[in-house]
Amino acid sequence: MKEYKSEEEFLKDYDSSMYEKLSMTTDILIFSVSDEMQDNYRKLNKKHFSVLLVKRDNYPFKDKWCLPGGFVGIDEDIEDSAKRILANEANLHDIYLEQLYTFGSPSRDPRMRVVSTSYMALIDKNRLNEKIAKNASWFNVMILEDNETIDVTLDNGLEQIKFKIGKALQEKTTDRYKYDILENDKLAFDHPLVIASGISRLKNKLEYTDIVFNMMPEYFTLGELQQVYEVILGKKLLDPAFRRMIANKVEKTTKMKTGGGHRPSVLFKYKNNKDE
Amino acid sequence: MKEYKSEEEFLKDYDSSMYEKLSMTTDILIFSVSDEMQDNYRKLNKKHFSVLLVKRDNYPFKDKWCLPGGFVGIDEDIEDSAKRILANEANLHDIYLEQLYTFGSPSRDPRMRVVSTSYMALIDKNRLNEKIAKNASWFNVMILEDNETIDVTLDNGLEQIKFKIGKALQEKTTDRYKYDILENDKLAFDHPLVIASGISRLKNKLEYTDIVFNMMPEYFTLGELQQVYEVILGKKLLDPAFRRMIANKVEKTTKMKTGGGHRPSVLFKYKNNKDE
DNA sequence: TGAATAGTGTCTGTGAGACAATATTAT
DNA sequence: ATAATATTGTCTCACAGACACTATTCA
Repeated sequence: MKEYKSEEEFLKDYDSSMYEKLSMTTDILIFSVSDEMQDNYRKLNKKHFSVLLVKRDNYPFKDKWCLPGGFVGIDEDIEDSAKRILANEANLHDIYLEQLYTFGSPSRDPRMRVVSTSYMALIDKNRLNEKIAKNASWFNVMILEDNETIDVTLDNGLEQIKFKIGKALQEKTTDRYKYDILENDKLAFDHPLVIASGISRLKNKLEYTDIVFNMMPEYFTLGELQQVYEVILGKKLLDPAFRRMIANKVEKTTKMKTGGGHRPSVLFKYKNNKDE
Repeated sequence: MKEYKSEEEFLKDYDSSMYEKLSMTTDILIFSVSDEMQDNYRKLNKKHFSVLLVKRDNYPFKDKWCLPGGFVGIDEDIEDSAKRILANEANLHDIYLEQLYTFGSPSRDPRMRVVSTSYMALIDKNRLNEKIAKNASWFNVMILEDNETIDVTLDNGLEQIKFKIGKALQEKTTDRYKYDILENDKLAFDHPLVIASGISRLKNKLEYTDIVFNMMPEYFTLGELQQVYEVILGKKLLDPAFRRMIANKVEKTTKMKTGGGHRPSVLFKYKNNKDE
């Protein structure tokens, strides 16, 4: 092996083809909570937890659904690549984006070796109306979870996608699961795993961070905020407890939301306690 | 663009050189808590939070320290690659291993584009004695943290490594930080960031998981367990509160630890509540 | 008027923080 | 005897779960 005297000299000589290289992609879970009008004028809009999927129009996995994603450029930061995809596929800029997990099984793409880093993006319901790629669609997410499996149904009004994930506790710990795809026929790649782990992360983070406000418009009622928690966590919350829990994260405004056939509701906004 | 009739046909024809490929590595934070004998026979061993580093013996970053790591093979799962490195560099098998984060800035390696996925491994103090690679060494970790910066000092008895990380709160959230290397002269690559984010993850997980028992031998006293929490969290805990907190995670054995010039201590073991 | 949501009061039990007290050993 | 750690008791306060109650609107 040749002896180098300096880093510069070494780099000049360096042959980067020494190791076999691989391809890298990013996949993005774009989550939001959508409204559905009710026929009863008194009732609040029903909320759904939603995720954006894209229908693949070529191989591999032609005609299956997958997460928005794409290859990482050779000189592109992986997070920048996620941002580029958000802009291209969903016309979204400057939104909450968080890295989730890197999936690196050698067999996850039938074409060749592809490692994929998944990201989670959150938007508020008003941005559901952004112009998305023509083969993309928002799906409502329904989850049934017990100790061993997670059953997920995705529905965009035209088509239903169901998959089932098995959870196995890992050795030496009571809290880390190893996920396994048990049933899946309409989603490409290992995307059922990506979706399941993203939902799990979001649920957890709801409880100990302010992440939810990335899914809220600037002004919102506490009822709406509570609905968002409920639809993501998949359970009802008690009003007084909920209000106590978020009390120091929001501030009252002078605006009200009226017109609902019931008592009007005060509009709140997010209070960022960064400085305290 | 050619029309394909089936996935098989498409794959047979697929040219994987369409996108420029990159190299991928894994870096592993191996954490443990070590004992240091005290001169006073009555006193408990002092505990240190430790991380394993390797001295680089060639370019780039020759003579700097870095985390154990290496390239991911073209047909190798990334987690398997981490396990291979653990076996080669530290002779460790079957230990706790968790993916942390994927660092993908294009400039993080001066040779070429390298994306690196970091892992965290935990071992108990008895495994500190495993035969490690000859250029590897255990460093005690000391952390000073305030709202804006994290000061870390690593010490292996012969050499001190200091670095400083800046924390900037991200937009739209009160809990996610963007880390920045402010000072660093002895660590290679972006490894100060990897270490800081790993420590942060470990601290958080201590509080809401059973992860700590991966750093404990089979039998331990509650005092020792408390010391491990204290040295990682960097603060003293109150005995009764601590005992209440871990009460249902441990079970008493009939063994005792004696010989300490003070009241003997009951040895406990981890109680895995998986089935409940 | 009544259905529906908004918002508050308050009781109760749990559990963490804090401090004090007791127990047991090797030198 | 004493220094050091081990272990438990208990007081208080904060807070979450639970349920009840009041407030307000519009067809």
